[in-house]
Amino acid sequence: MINLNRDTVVPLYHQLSEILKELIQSGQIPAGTKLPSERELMDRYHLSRNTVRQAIDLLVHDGFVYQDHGKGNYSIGPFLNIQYRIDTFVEHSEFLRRVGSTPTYKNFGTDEIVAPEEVRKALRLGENELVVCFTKLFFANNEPAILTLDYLPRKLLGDNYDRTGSGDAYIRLLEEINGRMVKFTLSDIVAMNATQEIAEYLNLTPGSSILLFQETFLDPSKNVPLGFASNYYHPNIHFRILRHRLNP
Amino acid sequence: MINLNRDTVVPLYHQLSEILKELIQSGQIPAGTKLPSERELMDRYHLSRNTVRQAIDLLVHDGFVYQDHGKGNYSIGPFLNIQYRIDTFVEHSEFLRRVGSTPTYKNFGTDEIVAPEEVRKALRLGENELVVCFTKLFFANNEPAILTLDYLPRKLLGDNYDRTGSGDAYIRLLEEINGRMVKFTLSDIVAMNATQEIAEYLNLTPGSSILLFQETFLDPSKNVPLGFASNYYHPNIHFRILRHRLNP
DNA sequence: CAGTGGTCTAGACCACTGT
DNA sequence: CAGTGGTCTAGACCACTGG
Repeated sequence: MINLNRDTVVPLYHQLSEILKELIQSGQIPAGTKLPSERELMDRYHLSRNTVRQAIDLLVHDGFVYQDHGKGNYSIGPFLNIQYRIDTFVEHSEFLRRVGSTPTYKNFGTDEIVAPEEVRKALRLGENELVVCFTKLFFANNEPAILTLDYLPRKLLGDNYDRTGSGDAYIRLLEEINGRMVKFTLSDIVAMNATQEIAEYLNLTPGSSILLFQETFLDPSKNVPLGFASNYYHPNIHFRILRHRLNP
Repeated sequence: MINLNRDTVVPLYHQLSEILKELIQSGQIPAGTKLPSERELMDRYHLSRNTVRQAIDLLVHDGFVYQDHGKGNYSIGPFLNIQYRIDTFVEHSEFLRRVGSTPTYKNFGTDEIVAPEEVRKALRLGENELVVCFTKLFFANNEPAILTLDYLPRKLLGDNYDRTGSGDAYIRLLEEINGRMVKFTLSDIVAMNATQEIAEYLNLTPGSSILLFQETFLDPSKNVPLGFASNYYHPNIHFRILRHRLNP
């Protein structure tokens, strides 16, 4: 059994949830099986009840565990594919890390173009305004995972801007340029058939179905668009969301 | 200022989160404004820090508040009214009405089959358990819009169940059978190439890309799966979601 | 430096489930 | 009844932010 490391900055509840998640993902706690009780986990890992519950909360939130009052905490079972909750977002590299892979990325150049219509509308640009488009491909364990086209109005950039798009994190570039936090994206979710070009990037057959997120990055007030990106996801990345019912 | 009621079964953290949420929704804590600090809320409502944090956690999770380490908890502001928002759901007919069309629907029969794997896992059924599958097609202005396969465990239905799946609303059928409200769905979002059969239903070319929502219907505790459905959306139906950023 | 959120402990009592 | 998760308290120390 893996033990906790108390000499690291990683919180104990996070470590415990990773241990339990691994037991679920590896099939050692199959779907429908009861987890050790919270008091048992307290004793076994020398943690307080609250810390154990923080760990379980993470697993519940991520869909690995469900709780039954008076009975116990139960495994929902392993996720077969990469999954992620889409009501939140993080940087692409962090995203790939969170779904359990090692992220890398590669730049595929920088273009100055007239803003495509969806970009122009999202960023409230004028007709024929120029934008800079950074093309990057993110890999998970060296397999292509996400193709991103990040757009920025040309006028916001100086004459000798960083042609690499400031490394892997478009969000941080946005924050640097605009001087405000990026707290939200408004994302349109589209299913599309991979074009020849996209299929080559993602190592797919042209025509196969992929998810495209067209994301408008917003400041904390949700009123000011700061940036726009098109993200093309490899089909083995799955998305999940908890939806709540509106009253009729 | 509203106060807490300590003589009710409603948890204190839930009451506090409702109070704060109302202050945000009504504009009394506008977007970007700092909330009272956690210690201030402790004093004002005579609560422990953990209870205050439980309340804030709810607001963070629901997208009303973001947290900044060392600075404070900030209001994100009231929710905008965005059409097609996928973090909420309504019945299909109501959905089509809300996007501005006239909904109709047609039943395409009822099958008793062994539960497919995704259904079995979602509903926590045993191997080879039978489910009943209701196939329906929803039209928007007489154009095919959503193909739905609604599943129910065979054992929950009597011998002479309604072969029509109780009209257009699978949710209401679920509520009738289980005796509990359907408040949530956990939805997997998948891009897929339309099969020959699906293409015929939706009047598409086979192979064209469509969105599939695989939905597990949950009771209010989010712990009990009540039903499962696969919804295939015609490409002219678009989805949008507001995502908030997680702290790294 | 004081004030903030982030983490953690060691208790307590309750409501719910099964025997 | 004993065992479970659900809620709550009253502390503590840490890391981060800003003046």
